[in-house]
Amino acid sequence: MKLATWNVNSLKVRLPQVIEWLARQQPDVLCLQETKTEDGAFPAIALQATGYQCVFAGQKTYNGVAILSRQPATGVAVGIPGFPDEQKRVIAATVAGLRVICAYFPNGQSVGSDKYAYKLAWIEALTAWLRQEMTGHPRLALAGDFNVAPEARDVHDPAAWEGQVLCSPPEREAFGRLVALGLADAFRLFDQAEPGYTWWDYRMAAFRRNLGLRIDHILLSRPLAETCLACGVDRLPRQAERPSDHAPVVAELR
DNA sequence: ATGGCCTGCAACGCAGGA
Repeated sequence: MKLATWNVNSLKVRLPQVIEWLARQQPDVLCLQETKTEDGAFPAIALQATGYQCVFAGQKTYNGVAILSRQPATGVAVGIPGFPDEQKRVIAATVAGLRVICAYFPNGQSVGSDKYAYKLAWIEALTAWLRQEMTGHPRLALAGDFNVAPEARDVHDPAAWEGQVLCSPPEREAFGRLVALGLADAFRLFDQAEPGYTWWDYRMAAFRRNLGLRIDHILLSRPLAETCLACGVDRLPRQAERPSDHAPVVAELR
C-alpha cells in the first residue's frame, strides 16, 4: 500500500503532471492540496480514466483538497467538525481500511498576524478532532501540507528562519501536540540520506540550490507506523516544466 | 539590495503563497 501527498498549487495547471505521476508511482492513495478548483470543475473524469476515484472539496482561487484512490472511498467528511470555516482545507475518507485525513494547513503569513492566529487555532481544532477520530479509527494517516518545519534539520538555513512563520516555536509546539496524539512522522521513522525538503521557493533558483523546507508530512498512527516500510520525497516533479513549488511525499505501508 | 516567482481573477495590478 502506497500513500502519498502532494501540494500541486493549482490542479488545473498541474493535471498532466498528476496523471503522469500516478502512472509512474501508482500510489494506492494520493492526497492533493491547493487544487484551487471549484467542485463543478474538478477533473474527475480525466482522473477516473487513469484508474483513480476522487473525493474533493474545493473553492475558487484558494485552498482546495482531494483524495484520489484506486479503491472506493467511504465515510467522506469535509472540514473540521465544530470549527466553522469557509476555507476548504480538510477532507477525510476511509480507503481499504485506512482512515486518511488530507489537510492543507494555513500558511500563517507572518508571526503575530491575524492569519497566524487563525493557523494556531486551526491546528488546535484539528488536534482536538483527531483525538476523537483516532479512537474510532486506529489505522489513521494524516497527510498533507502542514506549513510547519518541525525541526532545525528540516530547514536549509535554520538561523535565517529562526522564529519565522513555518518555524516559530508556537507552530512547532502545535505540531508536537499533534504528534503527541500518538502519531509518527513517517519520514523520521528511517535514517535518511537527504534532508527531505518538500518545498522550494520559486524565486532565487531555490530548487537548484536546494534551499528548501520540509513542510509536507505523512503522520501515521502507531498500528500503521509499525507497518511502514519506507518514506521519502519524490523530487522529480519539482524539476518539470511549470512545476508545483512542492514535491510529493510517499510512504510505503505493508 | 528583504526582492527576485507563480497562480487566479480580472484587469493591464492585485492578493496570497511560504
